[in-house]
Amino acid sequence: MFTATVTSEDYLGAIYRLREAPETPLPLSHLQEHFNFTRVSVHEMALKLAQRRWVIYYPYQGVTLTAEGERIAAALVRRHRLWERFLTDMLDLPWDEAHAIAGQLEHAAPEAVTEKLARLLGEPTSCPHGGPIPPALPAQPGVALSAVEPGRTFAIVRIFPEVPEVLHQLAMLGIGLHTAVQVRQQTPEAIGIVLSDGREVTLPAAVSATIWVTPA
Amino acid sequence: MFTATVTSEDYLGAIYRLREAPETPLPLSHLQEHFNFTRVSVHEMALKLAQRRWVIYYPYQGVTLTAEGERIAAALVRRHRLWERFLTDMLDLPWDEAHAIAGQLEHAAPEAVTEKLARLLGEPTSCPHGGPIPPALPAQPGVALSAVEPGRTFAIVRIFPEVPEVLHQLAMLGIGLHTAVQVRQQTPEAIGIVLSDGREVTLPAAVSATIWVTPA
DNA sequence: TACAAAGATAAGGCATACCTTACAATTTTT
DNA sequence: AAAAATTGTAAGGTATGCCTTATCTTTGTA
Ligand SMILES: [Mn+2]
Ligand SMILES: [Mn+2]
Ligand SMILES: [Mn+2]
Ligand SMILES: [Mn+2]
Repeated sequence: MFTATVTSEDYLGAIYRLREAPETPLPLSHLQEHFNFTRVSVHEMALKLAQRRWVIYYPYQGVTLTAEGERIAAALVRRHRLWERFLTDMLDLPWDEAHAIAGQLEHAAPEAVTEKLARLLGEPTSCPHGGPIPPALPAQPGVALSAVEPGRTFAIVRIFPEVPEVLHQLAMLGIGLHTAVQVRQQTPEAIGIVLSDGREVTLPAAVSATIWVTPA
Repeated sequence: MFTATVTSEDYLGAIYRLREAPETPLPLSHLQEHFNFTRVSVHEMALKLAQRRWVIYYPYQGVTLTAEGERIAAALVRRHRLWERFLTDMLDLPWDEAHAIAGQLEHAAPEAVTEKLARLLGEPTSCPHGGPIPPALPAQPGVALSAVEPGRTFAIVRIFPEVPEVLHQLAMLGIGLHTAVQVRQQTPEAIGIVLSDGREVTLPAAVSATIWVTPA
């Protein structure tokens, strides 16, 4: 898996806030306008985010967040709005300044700090500007197999969503919960894995994206 | 003048903490060890910091902070240690985590926020690890003429330190407090300025570094 | 259907900040 | 003084994330 940079976090956060609905692709032109970057730069970044499996890019339509992108974005927005509350409620900063500074602080605190901050603030549910604060997400049951780096071994902890064809295919391959998989190759289209009995299997990304794993 | 990046702030902060005394040059090898970067990388950065007038680089000896470098570093360390206090005192974080997270937060809050934070914390004077918290600096009476960018016009607001020869030289040139100077050229060795009567004057960096100005 | 607007893409550039490899200069130690 | 260790410097590379210019493709509208 990859670690989001400050910049890609900001992109994911912007997609999260600017989109009309989770399934409605956000046109790149909206991101361009939001960040005041050029069309070319936004397009470049859209390709990178898609490569990292944080968004799906529909040319001429826009981008939607993947499950992982959604997770990163919601966590960012949660941190942003909690810091805003801290800045206005505890430091008495005007709300415009609070927004700008939260835009920096949002990148600087891990999960544990965020939750302690939330408790200190009394678990607020909205920011000083009325924006909802996304709830703390339940601990992820792992990461998508489609998003891990090659070389290491993982254990399958969940299949989600439960696509019938995928479940059937996995059953045929003898792949189920707790199965150990060693990752050989990872491309945008497919993943190459080795099972514990030595069999080498190639799965399309559409499948590996529904297989959730933890480091074995 | 330049704006310090996260990286250069970290360098200045490290110099501030690792040096033995303000005038004693800190060997680059100490920075190398501290950051775990290569000799070449640290050397590159030392040259850049010197170019931006934040340090003076004495080859084979090390670097010392200029007045401006000192200001940036002290402010950074102040922010670092105040955030540490916040994290341990208000969020109940263990002090090792607090140190690491403060290393991020220290770059994310402007002066105004820092002082509000200090007040909230009760104006502490030391960090959870016993390090002294540098006092808030009195508002700078301007920036060194040696550190401004060419093209703009400035007003002299202070001469510091008051080197007799420099004071004499300036007196001869008819340069004093409130004199307006337009900056033509700025090199590491000297500055070229134009006075309000049209005279063009070149001052060595050693002189321009003692002339403090504000945008006119 | 033709045309204009919007979007995608190719190619080359810039700044920051890190790296390796190789060699030169200086300082310190023997 | 010579050898060893430290420090400096040259040259070329990588990754990120922004830019301009120019061309091509798709979409939507007249
Ligand atoms: Mn941000
Ligand atoms: Mn808000
Ligand atoms: Mn830092
Ligand atoms: Mn400390």
